[in-house]
Amino acid sequence: MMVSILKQIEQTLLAELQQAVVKAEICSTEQLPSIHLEKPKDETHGDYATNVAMQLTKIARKNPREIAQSIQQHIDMEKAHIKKMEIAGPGFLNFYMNKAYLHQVIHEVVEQAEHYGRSTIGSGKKVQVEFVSANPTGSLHLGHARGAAIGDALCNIFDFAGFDVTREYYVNDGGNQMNNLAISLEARYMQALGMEKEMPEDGYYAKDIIQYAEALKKEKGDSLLSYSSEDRLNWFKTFGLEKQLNKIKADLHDFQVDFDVWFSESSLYESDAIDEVLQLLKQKGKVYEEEGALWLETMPYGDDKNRVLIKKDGSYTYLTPDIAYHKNKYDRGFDVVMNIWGADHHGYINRVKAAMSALDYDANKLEIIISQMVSLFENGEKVKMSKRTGKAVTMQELIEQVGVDAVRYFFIMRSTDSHLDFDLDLAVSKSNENPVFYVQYAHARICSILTQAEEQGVTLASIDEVDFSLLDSKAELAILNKIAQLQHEITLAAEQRAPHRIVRYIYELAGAFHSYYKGHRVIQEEEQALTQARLYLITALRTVLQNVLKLIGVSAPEKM
RNA sequence: GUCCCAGUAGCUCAGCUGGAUAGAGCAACGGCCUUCUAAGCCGUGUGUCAGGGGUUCGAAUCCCUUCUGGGACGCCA
Repeated sequence: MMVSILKQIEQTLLAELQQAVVKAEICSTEQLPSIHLEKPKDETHGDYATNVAMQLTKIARKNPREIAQSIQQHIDMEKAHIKKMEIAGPGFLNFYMNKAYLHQVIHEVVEQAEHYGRSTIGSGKKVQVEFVSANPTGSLHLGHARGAAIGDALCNIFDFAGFDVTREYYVNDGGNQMNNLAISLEARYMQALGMEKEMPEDGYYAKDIIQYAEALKKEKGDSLLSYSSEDRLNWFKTFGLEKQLNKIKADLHDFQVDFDVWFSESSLYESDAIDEVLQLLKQKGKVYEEEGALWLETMPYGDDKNRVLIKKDGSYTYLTPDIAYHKNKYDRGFDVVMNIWGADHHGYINRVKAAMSALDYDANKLEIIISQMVSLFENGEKVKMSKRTGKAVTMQELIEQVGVDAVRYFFIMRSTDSHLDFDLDLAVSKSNENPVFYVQYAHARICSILTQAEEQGVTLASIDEVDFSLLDSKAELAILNKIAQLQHEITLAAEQRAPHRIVRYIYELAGAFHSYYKGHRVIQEEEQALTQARLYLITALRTVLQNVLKLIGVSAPEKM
């Protein structure tokens, strides 16, 4: 993977700055602070700025503007592609770049096509992201949908940034919730047969359970009643798990989220992995017995209190198989073990990390991303939901109502640790208020221009024959600059685990195009050279839009 | 009571590993369709960055503290 043009330019500028500081005898090479180049928010402050003169005030014992001046005198402007430089404010050095290099980016995009923007920052490190992992006892709801959108986008970004990514779903098919599912199903089945049967207190009240029961009645009549109650419960357990898991898989697939690994909790029981991890903890002296239960000492590792592993009744807590599971993840050799959890699980973070520390694993490898709560708004009012009555908006319903594109875009648009207000009316509105359409529309418009060019018999010349220096308007340079930033944006999004950065990026890119579109005509009979340059520009832009939309899982329609 | 997240423009949010005059969308108001899609563009203004201390040449950003909203604090999963 080649280093992007922008990176080369920045590195050149940095190197030039470093040697200028030394040459100006402000400080020695050893004393040289790490020079930070920033992109000023205000474009009148140039393309790049550095605060190095301010950083050097203590070493040089001069005022920053003076330092900046002597640095400035030792910079080779031509070598560093600088058009103009200024000392500003308290001592910033502002650089106005000679933008000719930006035209090169079109070559890059055309050559690299769907790979344009990839980076190698991940250097093949193995990242495992476990997300969604909803219990197979019901439908996926809003919170899961957000986790799915974030997780999938993050995985795509990691992949694009050069990591080796594994998507994993942990199927909680081993705990007590499966008994509840079975009992709930049994109750609904009996009710369907007209029998008096109460739902369990902590049962699952969702509609789909009732539907399964109705279907069973049609298919099997009352034949299941002849089973022993134990056999019947086991039967319902197996049946329910299969139904629910398949439903979840299908729903996620519809949401265009597919996992590499479906890891079964019960497989940990079958492989004795849980016993093994318990033995290991015992050997390490990290467990003790108290009040008939077995406890793990998590407090030495930052937890508020120690945690029970084996209850008084002999069964495991939820934590126990989870420790075995996370040990298993570590043992698979991942460099980063990442979990995306809903906000209601944040209290669980310290526990699992502490358990990993107790096993002498590096707890820093385990990263937990908390996806905050989602509130649904319709007609300006918050939609009320209740688990108890099964009145919750499912992911499937949401997709049906607003479409995959809008759901994914909206869920990724905000930073993961912000509560999210999902405005249903906005998500379906076909107007400029709706950011999804704004971005997709930019793509559709470009496609439309390219189609028209084709219809008018304008064919793309060979790229070497095109004079890109004709792309010199402010709007054109702004687009090129934005395109050149892609690799950097991907890197930041990956490093900061912040998929929403990508959404902002593409929104701004779309905006740069819409603005350009208004003031510049691409196809012009009288200006063939310019037409060629602009056709290449929008072709490159289309590629970037497609690449980024793909990362967030939103389609790039050719017509709207 | 302890812990986590949030508090930035009328609304929804970005900016938070310290930098220059704190940004965007929406809403409001005013313009722009004989030319590649008006699902678009251009313009107008808005802030005690929740409050109070502190660190710093410099704080929305870091530290302490108070307040408000949400969540978590099980031998549930």
